[in-house]
Amino acid sequence: MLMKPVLKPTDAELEILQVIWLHGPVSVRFVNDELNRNKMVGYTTTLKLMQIMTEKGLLKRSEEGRKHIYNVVLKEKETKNLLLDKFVKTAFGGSAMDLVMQALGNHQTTPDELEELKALIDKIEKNNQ
Amino acid sequence: MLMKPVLKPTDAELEILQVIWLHGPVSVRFVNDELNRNKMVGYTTTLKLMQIMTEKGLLKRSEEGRKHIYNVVLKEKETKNLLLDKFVKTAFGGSAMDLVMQALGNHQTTPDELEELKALIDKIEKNNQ
DNA sequence: TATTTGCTACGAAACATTTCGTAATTACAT
DNA sequence: ATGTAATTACGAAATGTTTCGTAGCAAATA
Repeated sequence: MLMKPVLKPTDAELEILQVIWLHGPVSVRFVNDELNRNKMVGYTTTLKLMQIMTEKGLLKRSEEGRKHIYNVVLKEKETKNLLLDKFVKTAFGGSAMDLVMQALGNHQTTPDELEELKALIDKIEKNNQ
Repeated sequence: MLMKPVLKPTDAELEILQVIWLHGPVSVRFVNDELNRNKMVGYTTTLKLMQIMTEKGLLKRSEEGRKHIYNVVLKEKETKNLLLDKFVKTAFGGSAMDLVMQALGNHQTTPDELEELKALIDKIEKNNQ
């Protein structure tokens, strides 16, 4: 049965999504190895999570020989947009600009990044006119 | 026993924090009334949550007559910084700039806001030199 | 004083998330 | 063929979150 993708990956699910966004279609083994760079987590734990994510519609899978190969359903950008919207709502009372200002104020930024940002602002200003 | 404030308010806890940030020291009744503007939630639910938040060190309380009056422990800005850090880490792989760019690209911004933002960028550039 | 009202305390149910053990299956190597 | 290793399926325990019912108490009211 096809399910429509769910809006809210959990934290553990997000870690898995990051790996797949970065490395494309992957096996459970691969994801588990990647996760284990940072923390201990059992193979069957990762497997179970990826099965659940498939049920929820976050992942899709194909069979390649005996193994299952998983990929994401939503593109990285779409998912992050959903997460961002929700975060802006719950933590910043809906004001994206508040979030932007606070994020800029509290993290190191390189000159290159600032240039990129200014370019984006220019573009927005042009579109606004 | 004094506990050190916890890093991760849950969603329900965040809703309560928003109310208290906005309205200062408040009673459970007040918070519950505010929450009920948006959704049904029983009084004892709110009470229990605020008790748990006090145990966790998110809130502190004083007794005023028979009632308890609650206030936040961490200022709004500090808490949002912690949340922001965590969110950048879990959803944007640690890149605050990615988040900023995406937030800007996907939300309406007024000219005033853009001016404010440019001022902040100037300030950062001056400090970087 | 007796009753009602409003509050806190507390336990536990309902639900969601994360973790893992065990079994069954398939491929591979001996 | 037999045994070992790697895989999926599945149930369930462990943990975390949210909800609320009930009890007990104190204040206000009749």
